[in-house]
Amino acid sequence: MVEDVMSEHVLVCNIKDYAGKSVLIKGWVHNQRSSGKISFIQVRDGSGYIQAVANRGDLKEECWNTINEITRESSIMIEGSVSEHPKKKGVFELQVSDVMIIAKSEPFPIEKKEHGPDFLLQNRHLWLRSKKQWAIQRIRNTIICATYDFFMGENFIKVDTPIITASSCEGTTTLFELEYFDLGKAYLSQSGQLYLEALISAHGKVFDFGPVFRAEKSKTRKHLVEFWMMDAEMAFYEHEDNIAIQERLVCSIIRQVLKINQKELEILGRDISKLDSISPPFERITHSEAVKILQKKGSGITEDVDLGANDESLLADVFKGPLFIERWPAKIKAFYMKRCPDDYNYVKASDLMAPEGFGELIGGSQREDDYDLLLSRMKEENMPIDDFQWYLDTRRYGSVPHSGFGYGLERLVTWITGIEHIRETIPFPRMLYRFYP
RNA sequence: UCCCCUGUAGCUCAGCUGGUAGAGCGGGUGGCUGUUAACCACUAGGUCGGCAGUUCGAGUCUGUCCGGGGGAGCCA
Repeated sequence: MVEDVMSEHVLVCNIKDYAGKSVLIKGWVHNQRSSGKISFIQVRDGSGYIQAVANRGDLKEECWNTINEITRESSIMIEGSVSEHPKKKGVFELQVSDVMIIAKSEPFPIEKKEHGPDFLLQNRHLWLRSKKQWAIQRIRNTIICATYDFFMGENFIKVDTPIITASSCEGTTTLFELEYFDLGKAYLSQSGQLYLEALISAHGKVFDFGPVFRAEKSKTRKHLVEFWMMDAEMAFYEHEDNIAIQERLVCSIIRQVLKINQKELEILGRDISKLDSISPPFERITHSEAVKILQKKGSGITEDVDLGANDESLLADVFKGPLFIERWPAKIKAFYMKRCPDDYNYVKASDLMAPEGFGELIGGSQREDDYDLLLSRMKEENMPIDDFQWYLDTRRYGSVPHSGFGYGLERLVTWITGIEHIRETIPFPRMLYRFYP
């Protein structure tokens, strides 16, 4: 039996190093095809997929009988020698010498064909095992690691901001509310940005990466109720520095994914040329230029109005690569953004629009570093000043010019993987009408 | 919150102008030596989302409730 054999347990991703040798694979049965005398078992071990080939003539009868008991998604151990696929160069498979079923699977709900979204989401915990979902999570992981690597290389430190907060940092969006002992209402964070602004005075350049929550009743392919956001904040960075570092980060992430996840991108059928062609500098237009372009294209957008979903796709027709939209009307942007010195009606903010009409990827701005201007903006917005004394302190004790930006991880994953809906980018999506499983 | 679509076997769906249900996949059984959602044969499996109404008769028409999807707005 398999457990008596001394073959080394190896991961499928390393299989090519074992050509000609006998190895042990532990994993799950992805699919099986068999005839009377030969059986092909596709096995998944988490690190990759491999096909095991069992010839009846080469095996003990007991082992052949075991193979015929296998069901999809059963957990198994297979011992066999690694050989190249007779028809596919560079693809390795396993010539089975022994098989042991660890646990036989009941008929697996997710079948080898298309399913509807309701069924798949209801079975999300099982759906995650499928090839496409596997590829998406691998790419998500690369994006996370690439982000950490990038910031470490730029002398940032990673800090953690609170998830439970006393009040909103942007006020405009709806927050999840909870009772906080005897202190009254608390809220789930929708961004760690304000806390990062306090931390730059200790560390210069910082970023956070954590879950944020929006209690908006959004019901689109671009929204989740719970998602992972990266915020970066940099002391002594002005608007232009802010733009430049965003370009470097995006390109660095893309390069890593292209390097590490070729197999995954292929599984997803992603057009790699669309990613490969991305390089700095990105194109840049002001909000009012965008408005003019959009009006010519038939959009009903006007000055001092944010872009609608249709506007985003119209712009993607004109600009093929990532696009920065700068110099936003102050009245439609957050209170903490720094005014343009030549016209106080505009702020030094930028939104980075993803190519292919996917929409906003990154939002960033230079921050207002003047105490009085910041305070007056907060009063205009009717913010509870007492709750934000700590934030105002950042401008009282050695304020510096600074900038920051943030991306929504799942949006980045959606764009890079080229998938249709954001819900597939997070293992267990929380949506308006669904939080199971 | 608003607009549109949808709910039939475990899953994906078909079911024309109303006459008490079908296919493919999956399951089971048998066959097949290189398969790629393998294939072939046989087989089991359904209070047609709930309730009410029209009708001799409703999966099919009407109302209502519930579930789901897509989009808008809001935003990342």
